[in-house]
Amino acid sequence: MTPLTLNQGFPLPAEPDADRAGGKRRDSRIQVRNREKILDAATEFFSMYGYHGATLDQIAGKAAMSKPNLLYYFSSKEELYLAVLRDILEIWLQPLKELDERESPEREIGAYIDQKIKFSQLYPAASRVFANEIAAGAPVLKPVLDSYLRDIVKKKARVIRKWVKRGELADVDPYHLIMMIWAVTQHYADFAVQIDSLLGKSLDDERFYNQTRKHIKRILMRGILK
Amino acid sequence: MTPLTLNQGFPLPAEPDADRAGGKRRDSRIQVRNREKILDAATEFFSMYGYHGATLDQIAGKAAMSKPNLLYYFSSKEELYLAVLRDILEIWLQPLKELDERESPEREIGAYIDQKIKFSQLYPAASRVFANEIAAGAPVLKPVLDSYLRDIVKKKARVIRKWVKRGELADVDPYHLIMMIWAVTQHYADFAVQIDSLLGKSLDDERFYNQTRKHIKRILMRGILK
DNA sequence: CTTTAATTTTATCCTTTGGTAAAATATATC
DNA sequence: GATATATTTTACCAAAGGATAAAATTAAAG
Repeated sequence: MTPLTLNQGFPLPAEPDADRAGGKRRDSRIQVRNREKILDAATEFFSMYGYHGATLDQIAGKAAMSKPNLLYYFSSKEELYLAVLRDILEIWLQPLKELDERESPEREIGAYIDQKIKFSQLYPAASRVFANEIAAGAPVLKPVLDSYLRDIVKKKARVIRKWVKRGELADVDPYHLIMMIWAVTQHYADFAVQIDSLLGKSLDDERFYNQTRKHIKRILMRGILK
Repeated sequence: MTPLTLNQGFPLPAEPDADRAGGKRRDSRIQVRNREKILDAATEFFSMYGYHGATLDQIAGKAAMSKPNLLYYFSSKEELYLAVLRDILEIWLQPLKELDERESPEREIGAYIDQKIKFSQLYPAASRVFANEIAAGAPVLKPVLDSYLRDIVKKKARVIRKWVKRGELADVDPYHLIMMIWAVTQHYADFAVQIDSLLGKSLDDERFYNQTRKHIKRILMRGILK
């Protein structure tokens, strides 16, 4: 069966360390380390082969353990996938939350672009997993997009509109602007292979990273500042 | 086994109706119609579930035939996937080829953006299959990116540079500019679900389509024109 | 009509893979 | 060091899914 079906109760944001109450102590040293190893390996393989293409054997192998051992930490493939997405979404959204209307749009949007492109540099695989999930129709993340993301973006759209009203920004649609920034910055992670084919460069190359960052900022800023 | 391995000899561009010479007549009416039905169905499922997630049963079902019957037209899943990608790449690249240095950058780049966003409107599923393939590391398309695409983009980068030298365009890096256009226009196809979550709109909505088109053009053009 | 070639179906195979059971080993606690 | 708990391994299962064989059907040609 192909479609994913779990996605009930995606307790975002970030499900704090809550549950510890239940009596059982999570997170022995080894617990934490193994979960992390698994999540890293999973991110890598999900990004390369997609949810269905990645196998638990691969992931377990990369995390240096057996498949049943992996299943001891995450009771199903879908749960693992969900955990990966949860992690990604958290860091993916963080920068947006920081847009502050009290500062200038130049500074704030500039910083936002910086953070997004940094994310593409630091977590390209995570970015691709996320992109994949969305492109696939967000079978798991849909509810989160419809609630959590929606609210945050709405809030930040208001900030941008305020800048426009204050005359500090050209008359741009806040939503399109945000999506443009997402599109451009993520592109460098999601389409890294294409870029490598064309330029032989990647964001790992610090020179290229900075050139890219500045270039994006220059064009976008010119496009939206008064 | 997860990795794709075919991709030997991807006879691009578009392998014309050549082979007919071999004596056997391809393309009885029914042949053509069925191949098309299969390709359409395949595009849909590959876009939703990725290469590994899509099943031949699903695709065959949607194309109203049995799996072995599908295999009669495309002798393996991988061959089918390749055929899908071949179709996509053709229409994906076409607009870029048309950039003409004898015209003004405003007109040409404007037209290019128009065509790309039109592609996102007309073939969102195809766009996602393509995005997926690239994000996955282009296991099949890599050789094409390294040759065919590379050459075309190089040629068009020269065109853009010419505009810059003529002073008709700000001093932008041609490659980054092209990628920015790709990123932004494709985003509306690849992340359609996200957009729908945020705005309740899609490019199918002609009003939204035009608003998007104009908005993208406005910001980008402002960003790059002198 | 026959005969030949193209198309479709039915039945089947075999590998992969997510998941389970239960035993074995390690770790912690008293 | 004995007991309980946590972790890991080995062996296994059942379902899914890509692919093939061969028979059955349909269409085309003469």
